[in-house]
Amino acid sequence: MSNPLDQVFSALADPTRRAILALLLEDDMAVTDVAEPFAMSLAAISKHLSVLAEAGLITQEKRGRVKWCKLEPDALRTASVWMQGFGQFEAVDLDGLERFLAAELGDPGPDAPPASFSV
Amino acid sequence: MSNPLDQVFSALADPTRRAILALLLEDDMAVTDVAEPFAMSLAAISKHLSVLAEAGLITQEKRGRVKWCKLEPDALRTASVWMQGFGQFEAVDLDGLERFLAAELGDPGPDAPPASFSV
DNA sequence: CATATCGTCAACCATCCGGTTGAATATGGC
DNA sequence: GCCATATTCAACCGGATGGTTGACGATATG
Repeated sequence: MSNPLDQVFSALADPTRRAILALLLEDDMAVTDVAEPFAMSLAAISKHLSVLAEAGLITQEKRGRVKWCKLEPDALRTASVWMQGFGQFEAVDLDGLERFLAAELGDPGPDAPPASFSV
Repeated sequence: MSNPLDQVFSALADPTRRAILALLLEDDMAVTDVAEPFAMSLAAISKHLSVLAEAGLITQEKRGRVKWCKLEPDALRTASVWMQGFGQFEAVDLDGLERFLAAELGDPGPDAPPASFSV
């Protein structure tokens, strides 16, 4: 499964992994803290985090004995662009898209509070 | 796997299924014709089509002995909206988005030739 | 140093997935 | 009625996936 679209979509296909991404939307977190809300073992969460990391959806950095997990939303772009191909329109200018969205939303900037949404 | 996001993302995780969707982007097709370009059995393609139909990404209508497959791009919206939540921005107004894209592309309209893109 | 915490590894298990084959079930045409 | 075509069904197979548990290495802390 080398195709990045394979990796991203199959990473997103699991509700636990989507919930993890939603958690990381609020802040960077240590593996143990990511695992805390879930009713499964730390090892299971660790595996989920590996899947997300291989898909490029998160990065992990070890500082001391703690491994910090950081969301990488840019990894969604390839998949998003692929999906956009199924609308009425053709290619998408993502930079223009962001300008459009920023303008439409009054440009809350990168520190805007994250939206909450279901997994 | 009742969650529609589960179904859509895992349907999209397979390259054969993405290729099928790309085929159907050009036109509605019978099952046999969908299967023709692929180096696998008709039964395998039939299963893939079932997965896509259960995810809502296509609909199938039987006329005579032929079952026609039709792309349903709207099924991508839920997933697309979910993904947009991970950008710098919050909620996305998809109708405004489409107006934006139509304007930016010179409004080729619904009969615009489909973009070709890799699976 | 001793001990607790963080995280992964390895082995195992049940289930799902993507493919095959061969038989079965329509439906259409002569 | 008979044969060809279109599609699915059922059984099977190997490999991936998602979970468990227990042991382990590495890092903090008293």
